[in-house]
Amino acid sequence: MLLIAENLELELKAKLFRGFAETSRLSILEALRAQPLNVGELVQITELSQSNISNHLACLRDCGLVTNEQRGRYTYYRLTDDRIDGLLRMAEEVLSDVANGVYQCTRYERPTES
Amino acid sequence: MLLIAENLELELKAKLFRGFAETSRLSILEALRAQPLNVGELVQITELSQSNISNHLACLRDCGLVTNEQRGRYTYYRLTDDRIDGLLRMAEEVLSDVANGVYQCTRYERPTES
DNA sequence: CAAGCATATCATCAAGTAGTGATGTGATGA
DNA sequence: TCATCACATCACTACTTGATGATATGCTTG
Repeated sequence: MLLIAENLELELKAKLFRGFAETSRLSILEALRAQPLNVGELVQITELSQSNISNHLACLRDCGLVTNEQRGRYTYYRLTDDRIDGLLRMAEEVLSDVANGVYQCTRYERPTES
Repeated sequence: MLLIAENLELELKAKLFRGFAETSRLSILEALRAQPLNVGELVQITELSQSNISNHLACLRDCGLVTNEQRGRYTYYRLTDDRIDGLLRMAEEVLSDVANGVYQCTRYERPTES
């Protein structure tokens, strides 16, 4: 049985996508597409709190989507791989076709709207 | 200000990725990569409950990742776009490089392990 | 039209997780 | 070495959401 290996691969893939699947993390990744940035710069650009960013960065770092490099007191982050940019780009392509459908997906969006 | 439009785009993209970001939905999508399937077949393949699958399919359908077609009493589902397969394929590529990092990301995985 | 099958919907519960504020840590420079 | 800056970590809260079981809907065949 390959079930264990298959489940592992499935979980890895889901985990990879989970890195992109939330607006805060996604805005961090989008900011890093252009250039490496330190945490303070990310705070400015994304307008998220420092601890919030730091928490997300820890996850993204652990998941291998970003890597960090110390420069003095600053920690610079960048995307680990060009293909991460490629995934974002391809998502945009799909969105340009499917946007209407995604836009109308309110299932997990406005649960208590009357 | 383009903030509203940017936020909308960001949310759309996050929502798109959210479709892939969970093992149950991902296993549904993986099953559909090969061929269109009805719900019963998906239940057999994924070993998830019928209502669980149906809930996820509703989300995937609303989000435009899958489309459905009635054939008699059966409802067949398929991926809406070849690029969805492309996204999955590219994710596999990234994983082949980043797998170690993703594998070690235990942040949201085993919170109460001693 | 009645019975049965395939699927959808809904309420509910439990687990996961994003955000916050407080605090810890390590580097820098006066 | 002490104050400060940049960032990380942690505990906690509130909200989100995946899974389940029960029920509803809709098609098909006898």
